[in-house]
Amino acid sequence: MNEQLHIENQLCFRLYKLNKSITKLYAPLLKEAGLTYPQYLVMLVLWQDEKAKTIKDIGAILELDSGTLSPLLKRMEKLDLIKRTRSTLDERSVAIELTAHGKEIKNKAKFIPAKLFMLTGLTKVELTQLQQDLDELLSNTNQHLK
Amino acid sequence: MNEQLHIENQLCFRLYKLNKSITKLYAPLLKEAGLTYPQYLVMLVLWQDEKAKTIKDIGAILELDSGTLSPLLKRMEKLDLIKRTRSTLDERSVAIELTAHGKEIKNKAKFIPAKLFMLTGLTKVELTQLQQDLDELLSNTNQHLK
DNA sequence: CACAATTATATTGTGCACAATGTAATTGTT
DNA sequence: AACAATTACATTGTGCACAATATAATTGTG
Repeated sequence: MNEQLHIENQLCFRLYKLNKSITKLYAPLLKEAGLTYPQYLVMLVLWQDEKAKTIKDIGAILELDSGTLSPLLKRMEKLDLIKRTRSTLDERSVAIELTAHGKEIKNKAKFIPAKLFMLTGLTKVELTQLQQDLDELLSNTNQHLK
Repeated sequence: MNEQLHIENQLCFRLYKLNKSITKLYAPLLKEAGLTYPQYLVMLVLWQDEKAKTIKDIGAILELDSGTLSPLLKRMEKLDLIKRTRSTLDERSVAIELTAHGKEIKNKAKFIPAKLFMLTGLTKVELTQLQQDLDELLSNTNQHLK
């Protein structure tokens, strides 16, 4: 049989499973903070510097379009995590900022990265190396998109 | 600011983006074969040895439960890729086998892995090493799940 | 200035992914 | 053999992710 088509030889399949596996590791930790994983990513962006960002800004960082972000941010507004405001300067754009509650959650979330690092079982050196490898690969693959 | 909470320092975020990026690389290739990415994974399992497999078998390999597989396989049956048959030996289980059309598609698909390998820009040695690194990490993370 | 092109976001529709729950068949236990 | 437990799968409901399309605001161009 064609060894190249063997599922266990596919890089994509490892990434697919690993992505799911790690998301499941986050789930119980995020649940305490009342967040889903994509919501956590948005919060990370907003916690960065606690200044309002447009949907476009967030989309550029997370590589998500309005088809994903628009309903996601609406749900987050309902959860009192963020506030959405039409910009007065440019009526097309929507500014996203943290609510008081959204800012508070950061205190619960700040221990998550260390907890997750432990669960990976990697050393700091291994983690850094892997991050570099993945960055390089991501740079290659993104080069062929759009 | 807490550097640990910086989004660009998260391993999960790289995996998240990489997974999406690679899936998008597959999209145009799979479209020619009339498959989505998860459908391609199922086909890889069935192409392996062209014998019928239960939904449970497929789920064990892909790490997916019936909530995902049940509707996915129904769609695949509608597309004439597979046939679903209640087992006579054990009426609980459903046997999945390839249709003639499902077998044919393998000829279109067999060039996909090589095409994708090119798009990654990795050398064979780098790919092998990365696969090993990801396997190790997957083994660690899965250890903490269920 | 008129208006074509672009931009920022929203909406619709489809397909996963998964938690929770339901159901019928099978197996284990007494 | 009776029946409790388990197993295999299906269903329901929620939340992404994305392609395609729509809409209104802004910008660019003659």
